[in-house]
Amino acid sequence: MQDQLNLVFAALADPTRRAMLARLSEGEANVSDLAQPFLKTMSLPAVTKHLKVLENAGLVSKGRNAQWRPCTLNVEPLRDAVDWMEQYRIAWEDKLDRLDAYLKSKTQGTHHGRKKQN
Amino acid sequence: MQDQLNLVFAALADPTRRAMLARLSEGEANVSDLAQPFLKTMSLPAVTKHLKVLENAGLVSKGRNAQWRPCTLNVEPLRDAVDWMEQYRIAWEDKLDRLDAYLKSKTQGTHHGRKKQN
DNA sequence: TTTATATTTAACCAATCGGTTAATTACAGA
DNA sequence: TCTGTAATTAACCGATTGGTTAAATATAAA
Repeated sequence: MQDQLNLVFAALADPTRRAMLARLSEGEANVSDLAQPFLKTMSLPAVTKHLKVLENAGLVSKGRNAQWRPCTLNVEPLRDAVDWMEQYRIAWEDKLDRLDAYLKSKTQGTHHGRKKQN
Repeated sequence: MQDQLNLVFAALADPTRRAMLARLSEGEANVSDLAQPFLKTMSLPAVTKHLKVLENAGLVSKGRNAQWRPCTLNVEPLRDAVDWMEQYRIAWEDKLDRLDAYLKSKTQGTHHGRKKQN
């Protein structure tokens, strides 16, 4: 589904949502767990909405446990995003590698290592 | 810049813009070249706006040649997007690999090959 | 200087986004 | 059944998005 790809990229385009995914990559979390870091800057309903965006993109699944809603990371839709990038990887890889080589030559050992993908 | 990452993902969240990047991955193109596939469905100013989004994300550079504006793909900002994915790759990779194995077992030889990244 | 082509800008519009507050629903437990 | 906690829904709001048409700008060429 092409539409899914739109939703996934759009979901990733917000730092709050990326942070939520980062948190979920460390394991299951309830809505209030996910909300906690953001309650200084936004309300709980705002968090619920962000979560909804992630759910609609298929990136998060919500379970039920009493009054809690344990959320888990759902990795399949990222496949679409990865695939899209793969599709043009050959064309881009050369440029990226050249950039890498350039950066390495500039910063020498201080540049954090980046593996060649092949 | 975190903000750049927002712009890059947001830019990728639209199929018209992804198609433009795909076209540009094959080489330089003028605005009208880029617009051509879409003029059945939208106006030229709409294309100009999409191009602006790509420029603001740093993904496209526009040159000048007489009345033409030759556009080129600018790959560096994709680095941010790749980096973000890399950051959680370890946590996700296992799940992706397990999904891969599952899909392979389901579809056997018909599944298009997907290299293990390591 | 006029004309033709390439592209952008301005002004506008409806829909979506990211947030709010207030009210509501879902449960567990005393 | 009442209370407290977890989470969602509803109604609203201003800003942004993705499109439009009409006008303006940039440049080459007759």
